Amino acid sequence: MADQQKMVQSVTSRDEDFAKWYTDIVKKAELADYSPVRGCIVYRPYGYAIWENIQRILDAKFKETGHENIYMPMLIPESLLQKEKDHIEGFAPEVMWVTHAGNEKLTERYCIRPTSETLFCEHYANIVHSYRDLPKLYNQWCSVMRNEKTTRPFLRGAEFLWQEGHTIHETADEAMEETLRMLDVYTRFCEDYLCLPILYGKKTEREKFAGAVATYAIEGMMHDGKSLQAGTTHYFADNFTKVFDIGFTGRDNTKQYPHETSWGLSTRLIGAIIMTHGDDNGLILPPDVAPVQIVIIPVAQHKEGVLDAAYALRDSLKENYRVKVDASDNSAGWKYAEYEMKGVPLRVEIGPRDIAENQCVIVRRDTRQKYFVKLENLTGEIAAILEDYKKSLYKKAEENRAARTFTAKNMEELEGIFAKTTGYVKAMWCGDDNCELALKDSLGVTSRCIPFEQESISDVCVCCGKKADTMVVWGKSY
RNA sequence: CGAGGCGUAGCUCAGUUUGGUAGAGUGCUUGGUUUGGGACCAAGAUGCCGCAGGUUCGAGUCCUGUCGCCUCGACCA
Repeated sequence: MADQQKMVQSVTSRDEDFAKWYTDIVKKAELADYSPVRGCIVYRPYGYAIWENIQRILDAKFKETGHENIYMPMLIPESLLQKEKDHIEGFAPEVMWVTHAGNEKLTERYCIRPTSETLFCEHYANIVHSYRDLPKLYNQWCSVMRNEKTTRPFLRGAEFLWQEGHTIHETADEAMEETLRMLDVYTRFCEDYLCLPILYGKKTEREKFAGAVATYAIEGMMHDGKSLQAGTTHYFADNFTKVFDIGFTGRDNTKQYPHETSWGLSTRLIGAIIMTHGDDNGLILPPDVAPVQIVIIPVAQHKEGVLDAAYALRDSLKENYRVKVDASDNSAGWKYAEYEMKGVPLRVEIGPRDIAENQCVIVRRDTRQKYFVKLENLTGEIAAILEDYKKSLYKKAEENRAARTFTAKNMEELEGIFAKTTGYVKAMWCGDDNCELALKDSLGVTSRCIPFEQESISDVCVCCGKKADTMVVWGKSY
């Protein structure tokens, strides 16, 4: 027990200081390190491997839905970025500029892409001429740079890795359909693979993307009750195509402007996983993206036959799982703590006693429940435990969200809730930006989204008391 | 960018008040004993005291500047 105390003490408790706990986990689980570049982190192999798994699964989903990968330059000429007024206004304060080539000053400076809408538009103008050229369903995996004031590993960085989908369609309906389809792809991915319960819906004008007609978002609730915007999809209508003069000849032989979408999801998802599932012993990873799904710990490994048995176990599992044997000379207890810190879903222990019984011990990371399993039943047992593990991660996160979700009919109720706790509050909104701003100034809460599934909490705005028929979910966000 | 805090060994930090040989714990290396919840013994290595100026016989310590990190705001995936 004394040892366990020591282990627990090495990480700041989650409920004592959530922000500190978060950075402790990032460092101790070897996900990331700070770099010499302001606001930019080193994605260490263990953290990067999570991203690779996210990429692999999502990329397959994008291809299933008809998208192709493409790659654009990382630099954008200033004149190009400036074409769409709202877009440049939104991004200007946070772009980094390239002003010199060698010793010579450039005649036109380039910005390092904060997002690539303008580059895609320029390209579309070159390749879209007829309705027969539409749609184009493109996706790009890359990094982008934004000069963020305050940075935190994975959650907000000056440079971050993401994917940005950019599509262009013949009609507004098709583009809107695509916007909502990708919102659903994101939601399903987060819920089914990352075990993150998702709140999804439309963003208010205040919260929408610079240059978009409509923005939709997926929001996850973190352990501390704050909301994390984990991905967005945007509907642009013909906002950009008009200013970039991307005209095409329609079926009726008239010039028309196509309709666009974009959608992005970033390494911030890794932050969402950490803050949703982790506990005071470290990270807890969803099996589908865990770099190591099963770690095998040989117990009393110096004894005859133990290591051989461990490697035999690995060989029997490696076709179906990402599995690793730790044969280092650290003590077994040290290894238990280490892989719990790293969030490995299952630990399999095998020692002399197990070998005599033709069994092994499975311990799951989330509940620490132990299973004594005969070797011949191992594959089936592991599949069943992992299935239950995923459900249980999701359920736990959902229970936290349910316990922190409230409704408020008026300002007094709203204030009362946020004075006590952090979470989601469903309340009616009249649609006036001033009311939204007032809540932000007074309570520090923002509209997280306008859910598609609307409820009628009352018939007046929670802020101004005027007639209201839109339900908004309010909360504090990262 | 505003307010606050912190930069000393890989990590956590003491030492700064009152200037005088650079410290502890942990980690690391080697050897041995161990191994079912962060083992034990012994020996060893590790520092531009964030950086740049200044004051001083002498600066981790005092002064000026600067950079970085953390927290809280404002801004955003």
